[in-house]
Amino acid sequence: MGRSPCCEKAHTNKGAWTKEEDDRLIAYIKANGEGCWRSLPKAAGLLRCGKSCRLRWINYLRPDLKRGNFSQEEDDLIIKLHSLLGNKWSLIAGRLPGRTDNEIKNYWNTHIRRKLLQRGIDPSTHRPMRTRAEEKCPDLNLELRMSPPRHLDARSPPQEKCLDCRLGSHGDGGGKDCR
DNA sequence: AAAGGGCTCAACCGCAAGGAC
DNA sequence: GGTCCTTGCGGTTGAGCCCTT
Repeated sequence: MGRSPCCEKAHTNKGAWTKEEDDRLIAYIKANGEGCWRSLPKAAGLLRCGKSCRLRWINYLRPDLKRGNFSQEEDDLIIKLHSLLGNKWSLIAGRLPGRTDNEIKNYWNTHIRRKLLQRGIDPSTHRPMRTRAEEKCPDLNLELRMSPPRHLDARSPPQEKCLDCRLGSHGDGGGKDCR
């Protein structure tokens, strides 16, 4: 049988949102707040599925969105966060007030990724890319451990700092550990 | 001015997580 | 504990814009 569709597709609009749809969604959320996305379209008189409404609100209509170009600081922070978190766009977005995961994901794929490649840095590993010679003769001395060697080496204590510590972004100014 | 190729970004899709029953 | 339902996330797509020829 498979999954039931998230909405009655035959009766929903798809594609770009109209001004009227935006207005309806904004008016409804202002009056009732963000709530049950599944029932929202019907209640708001929209021929959209709940997912689509949620996405439109979060990525485009929310009043606290910043929009516009990314600053150099935001740029650097995204790179830093991506090196720590990987493609966890929602977590990265959580650290950038007024930015959405979709926006950051797009910005990464269109701008930052290319910038890193131009600098010879692999965007997925954040390490210098291998040369052609290295590509041809891969290092066979592979590291086969599946997880980082935690607590095995008493000389190098495990990394248990919180993300703010690792980023050096604690608001208290001194780069203090919060452990 | 027109064509076409590249780029951007809003929106969609499928899946997984988590809560309710 | 199992199933269903809803939400949230990440990857991908495609329409429209921009730039180059």
